[in-house]
Amino acid sequence: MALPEHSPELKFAVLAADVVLFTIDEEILKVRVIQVNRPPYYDHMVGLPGGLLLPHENAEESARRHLKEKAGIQSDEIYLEQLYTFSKVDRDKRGRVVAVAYHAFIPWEKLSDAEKEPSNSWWVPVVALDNLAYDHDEMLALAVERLRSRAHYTTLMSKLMPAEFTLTELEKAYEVVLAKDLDKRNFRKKLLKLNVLTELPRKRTGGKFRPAQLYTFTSSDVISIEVL
Amino acid sequence: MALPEHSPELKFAVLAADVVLFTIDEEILKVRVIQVNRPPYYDHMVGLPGGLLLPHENAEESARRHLKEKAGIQSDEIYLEQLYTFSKVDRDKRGRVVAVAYHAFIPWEKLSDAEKEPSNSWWVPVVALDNLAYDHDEMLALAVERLRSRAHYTTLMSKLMPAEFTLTELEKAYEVVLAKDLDKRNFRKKLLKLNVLTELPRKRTGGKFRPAQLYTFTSSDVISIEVL
DNA sequence: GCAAAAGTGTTGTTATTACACCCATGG
DNA sequence: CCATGGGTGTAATAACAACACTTTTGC
Repeated sequence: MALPEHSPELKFAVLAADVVLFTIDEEILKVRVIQVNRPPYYDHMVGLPGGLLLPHENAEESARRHLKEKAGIQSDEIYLEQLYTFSKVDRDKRGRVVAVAYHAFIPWEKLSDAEKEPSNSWWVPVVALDNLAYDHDEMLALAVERLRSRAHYTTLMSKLMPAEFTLTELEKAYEVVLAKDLDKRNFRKKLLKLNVLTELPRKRTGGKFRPAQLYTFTSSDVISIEVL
Repeated sequence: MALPEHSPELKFAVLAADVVLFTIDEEILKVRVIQVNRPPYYDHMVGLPGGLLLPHENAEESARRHLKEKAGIQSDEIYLEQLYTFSKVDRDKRGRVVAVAYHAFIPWEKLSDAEKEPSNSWWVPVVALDNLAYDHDEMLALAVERLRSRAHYTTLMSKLMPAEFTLTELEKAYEVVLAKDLDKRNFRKKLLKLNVLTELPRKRTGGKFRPAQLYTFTSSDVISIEVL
């Protein structure tokens, strides 16, 4: 593969990294979007954060940098998974751009105040998004689909949860992502049997009602749940 | 995302498409490999088929072209799925190459005689492969893992089967891919209940023994099997 | 003592596993 | 008639779905 020397005419494309960054706030699945003020989208166009790779960067590093520079997300604790590479010839009207798309996850509780407040970039409920710039509608749809699918058979949800949470909070997060109600008793039985949660020696107090047992994910890795 | 004008210095990388093409022959999972005679691998190095994108191609088109040109696989019936994009800065010693990897599938029966016989390119059992050029060991490992995983919850195996097959043949194919024995009765019960197979009005005769019922996959699409 | 969320078990149904024998055919 | 692969059923176990009441707390 690849020619011995890369003749300039083979460097016809630029590489970009785009990110679909998810969080859950107020029991709503939200995505970070930015203003796109570039040809052919002058103003009032909304898109996903992303941008070109620099020569010393790999795609994931570039995705992280653009999250910081364009989406104002300074946290280094963003969890990223590669989603898909979009290489259609005319996906960007301005020239050939091949985009490596990532989906990314951050618990709302880990965001700074500045990262929660809107500025050049802001959080929007997934259901409220369409008519994004470029092919970002397609990216978003793929990201949501992949998130749902991976929520079923991995512990990816751990990347949307704070360090400590109650089972009810975890259930609500699953319900938000899967967009359907779950049965409280069956949910608890199943999650506890999976052996991925550790019971903490404390409860969430200060609420008006009965204190709830706190849990944490035992491993910080996203692991596959054995289905077969 | 992306600058209004793509300055030449941002076109620092070339794009490649690499393919892990699988087939099953003699109850062995095999992959198509080629000779790599490029710096720094002069001769005797084996790698996966692939190569650079041309300006008018998207990544999948390029993958198909390189399969034809370098791997001698003329068939247009190759089924391709995007696997992963490798963008590490130094993955190719000769310069910056970002590779979009695909895994691909073709039933042995659909190959022409020329495509079965070795020439510049040939079929090798997966288990016999290591020390491939570039980062192709990693690509292959990822492709095998993805194939196994998708064999569990999709009908991807249909892309490794001929148009008509017996249940024993299908079971053997699963056993080869999953690298474990399956129970004949349970396998049949499960697959028939999934409702993805159509019983054909004929049997495989000409064998020495009792003729076996022939089936086909009802849909040519690879569909997800409902697990949850 | 009441409002609200936390927590807990049982039952019916469905899927999964393990396992062994008869059938149809060609030679 | 025999060798070989084709084809089938049952019972025990495990997973899943549906469903309602008691407990603990703050006020």
